[in-house]
Amino acid sequence: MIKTLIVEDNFFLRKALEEKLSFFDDIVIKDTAENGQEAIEILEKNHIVDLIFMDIEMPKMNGIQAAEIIKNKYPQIKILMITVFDNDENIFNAIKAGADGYLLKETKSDKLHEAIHEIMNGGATMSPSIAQKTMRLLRNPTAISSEIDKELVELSHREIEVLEQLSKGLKNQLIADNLFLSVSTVKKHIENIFNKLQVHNRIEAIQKAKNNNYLK
Amino acid sequence: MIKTLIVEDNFFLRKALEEKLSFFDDIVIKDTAENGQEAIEILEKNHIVDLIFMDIEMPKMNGIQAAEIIKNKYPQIKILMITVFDNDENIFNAIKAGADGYLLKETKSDKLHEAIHEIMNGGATMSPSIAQKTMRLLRNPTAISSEIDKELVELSHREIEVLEQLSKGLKNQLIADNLFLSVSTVKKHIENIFNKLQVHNRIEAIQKAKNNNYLK
DNA sequence: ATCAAAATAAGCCATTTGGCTAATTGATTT
DNA sequence: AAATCAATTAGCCAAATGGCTTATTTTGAT
Repeated sequence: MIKTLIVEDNFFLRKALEEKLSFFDDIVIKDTAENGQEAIEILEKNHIVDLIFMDIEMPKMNGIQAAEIIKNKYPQIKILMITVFDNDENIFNAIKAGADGYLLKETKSDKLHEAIHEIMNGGATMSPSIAQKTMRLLRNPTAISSEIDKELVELSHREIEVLEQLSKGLKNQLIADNLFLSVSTVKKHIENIFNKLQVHNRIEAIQKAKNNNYLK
Repeated sequence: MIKTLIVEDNFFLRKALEEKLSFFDDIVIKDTAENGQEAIEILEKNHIVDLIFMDIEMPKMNGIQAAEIIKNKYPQIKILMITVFDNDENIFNAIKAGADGYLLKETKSDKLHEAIHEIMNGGATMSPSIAQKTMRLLRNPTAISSEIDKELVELSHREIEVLEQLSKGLKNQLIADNLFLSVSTVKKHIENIFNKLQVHNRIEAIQKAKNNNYLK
């Protein structure tokens, strides 16, 4: 039994999806949300969900932002984007956000069912027009810019040096040795880095640093 | 009536494909070739072909090289890669060469038929496992030609799930919550992952996993 | 039906990390 | 000259991680 969550602001489209799913007795709709914000709130209460049907254009928080947050917090949950928007920007961002599939709203009931099972088995599914665009995106490394967090404070030169070492998986003692510092200093730099990047561990720091071009 | 050409060196696989296609009276096999070179020669004599079924591994000229040449000379001809090889290298190169679809040889007859029509209508088709890899490649374009450590043991499905959570910077307790495991089990999995990847901390594990395509 | 591998879990212990406060020094700016 | 900031170091403490052992249950394959 596959437990699902529908995230769709349009009443009629939501009902249409529910209708499509009603044919299949191996799929149960645990809950529905009208926007990304609401979806996340639902998951915070109870994240026993296998797969989420996610619209893109929604008030408060769109499906791509929501997908990103959900995939970060609950990576085991599969996300299937279901939308009318098939422009490059959305496709690329949805995939980057970690979506496991991307179907157009016009997708027929049986195709949808098939897609769900493919995804639950670790595959991915795309409507043919999406697949075509995805392949084109892969061919042309069109530097579609990733969102940079403008809130972030600048890192000092020393902090970046430490961050670099951090990103290699070195432990504090070795970083200290490499940079001729005491372990205390290294720890202090790392603490400051965490504060500036607003993270709480090394892995998150590395990720955020990469996204904001402090690193690599 | 869709005019097709089969390019496949293995006799039995070629026959199997012909067999699959024989069910459909809107598809006609104009000719068959045993390698890329031969396919090109055939097209030079008569290129009234709509779609080519292209194997990858073949003597003289492989399917990817052939696809590239054919797409340059006859851009209107659709190329559907049909192969057992689903490694990143092949997928990426086939797409770069201009393939319109990428199916595994195990693909069922009706799926194949569907794919052909999608492609003729300007779409693209990929087997779910291919789609999944394509999406991953799009997310992380740098992971294409990295040094793969052939010494490494395979990770189990569960281990990859844990690794995925690890890569998000989640701590053991949260991973346990997400996967409905005890913290002990999560720790055990992580320990096993470390042993298999021959690393000693999370960051090294993530790096090695990415380089070896266990991860995103 | 049996055997092997994978998944699950607990306990132990040393080390490491993350989060604080506090203090000193040198360089730059105002 | 005073203020500011980056860099440096120390100490404290709780939490988390890494490494090992042992044991039971599930599952997959032969």
